[in-house]
Amino acid sequence: MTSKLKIYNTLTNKKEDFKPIDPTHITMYVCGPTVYDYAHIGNARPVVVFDTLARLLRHDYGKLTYARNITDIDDKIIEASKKTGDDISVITEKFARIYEEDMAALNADMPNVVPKATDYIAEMITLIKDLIDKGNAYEVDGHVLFQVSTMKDYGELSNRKVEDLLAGARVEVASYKREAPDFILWKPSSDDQPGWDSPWGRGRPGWHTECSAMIDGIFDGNTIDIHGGGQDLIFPHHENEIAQSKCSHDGKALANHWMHNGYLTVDGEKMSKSLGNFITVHELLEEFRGMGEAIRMCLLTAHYRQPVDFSRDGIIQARKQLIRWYNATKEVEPTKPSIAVLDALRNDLNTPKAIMELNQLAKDESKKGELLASAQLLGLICEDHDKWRGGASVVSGGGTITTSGTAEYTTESVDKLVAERTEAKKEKNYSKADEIRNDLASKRVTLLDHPDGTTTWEKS
RNA sequence: GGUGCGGUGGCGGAGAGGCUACGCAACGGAUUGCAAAUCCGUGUACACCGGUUCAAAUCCGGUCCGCACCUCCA
Repeated sequence: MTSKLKIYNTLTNKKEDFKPIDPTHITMYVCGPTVYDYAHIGNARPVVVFDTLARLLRHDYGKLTYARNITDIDDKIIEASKKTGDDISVITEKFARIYEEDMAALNADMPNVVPKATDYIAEMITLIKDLIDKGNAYEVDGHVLFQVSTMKDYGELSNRKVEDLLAGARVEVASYKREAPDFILWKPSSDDQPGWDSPWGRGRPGWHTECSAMIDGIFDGNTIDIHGGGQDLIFPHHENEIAQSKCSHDGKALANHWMHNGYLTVDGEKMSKSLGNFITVHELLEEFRGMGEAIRMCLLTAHYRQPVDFSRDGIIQARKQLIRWYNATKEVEPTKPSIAVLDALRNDLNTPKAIMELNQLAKDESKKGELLASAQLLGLICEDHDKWRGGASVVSGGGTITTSGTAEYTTESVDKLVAERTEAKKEKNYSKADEIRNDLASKRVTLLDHPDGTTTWEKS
């Protein structure tokens, strides 16, 4: 299948035609999580963005191998293990599982391959040996470092010059480094730290090593079409991956197209663990139960390279739009995605434009099938329509409804009031019916009357 | 200091020389016992100053402001 997909390439800072290496089989690798804690909503952005791209690539080209790694060996994990007393593997397995569940709730499909760093230690050791043999890396006291100045085109991704890096070191340079920008490929582990035997003693890999080794292993040493991740990975992570892979492969490119998503911000500032201004996907899914799709949509309302300022209002807005589309596509069978939506997505994944086109389709009674198929290409309108109809969705869980600053209502007491109101309506006692409606409205419970005389309700 | 991304109506957010998206909110109307949903209709915009052009939100120059990376971070 032909496509006129255009992608902004960080390597050239230009929007370019996407030229697949093999148009019958696209290859993509995206940096995944370090599993030591819950993922925050900012961490979910690349997942949703690249999941959407994966859907488009599968639609346009048929076959895609999409890999997303799990970093399950890292100093942060070691710290977490010290704190909780749990074994490393207990922590990594737990948070890897939660990550997958949370991302699934955002309608993000599992990638085809989900490699774990600890399954690729042997490959990493081979890579490091190779880099030492080729003169790009050196060993000092159990550490192995990549010597940046040995690579002439280092800095091509982030537009950095080695001279500047050599001169402008801001951080204190570790004593074992030959030069300031050198980065760790392998580091020694103490007895209480996890480690693997290597030619340089017992130790563990540096952060960047795994991606190069895994891409090598999964894609047989071939250049891949797309490598993606968040903007903060451009330097040093992706720059260093390029350095490792290119030097090991005699200058062959690691990936042709480098894509980086913008940040999710809070009050205009990047959401990050260190700033403490984060909210986890897990919490958000608790708060907006069953609304994973609205959270997904919220992340797609801005172009992937632009910042998205997180707000609960954004999720509520997205939810309203989704409800409209759900209502419009009841009993509708998906046909084919509309050309307008496809064109928007093929233009550097312009999801806001695509959403606009969905709204256009929603206005046309004859295009409901296209609307459904197009929305599903974006990973939206994928759920049971009944779940989204009316408002039944929000409260289906039951239990206590906490309303800010007012009395608490339970699903039972609301149901009882609704039944009372239904009686009142039958008796044409509308003043009483309205009283109940207003009372519940003040508790942010909205009643919905249906043509058949029944009433459902939702928490707003 | 270097590198990159921005500043669009009340809000979110596309567009990138002429046709001034779209959504949310607001307002008016139809409909509804009242609401909700739906339908019809209305308004307000391109940070600032110059320049190029018949025509600039869009191109060029400058100014101001914001964010990010340069250290672990999606």
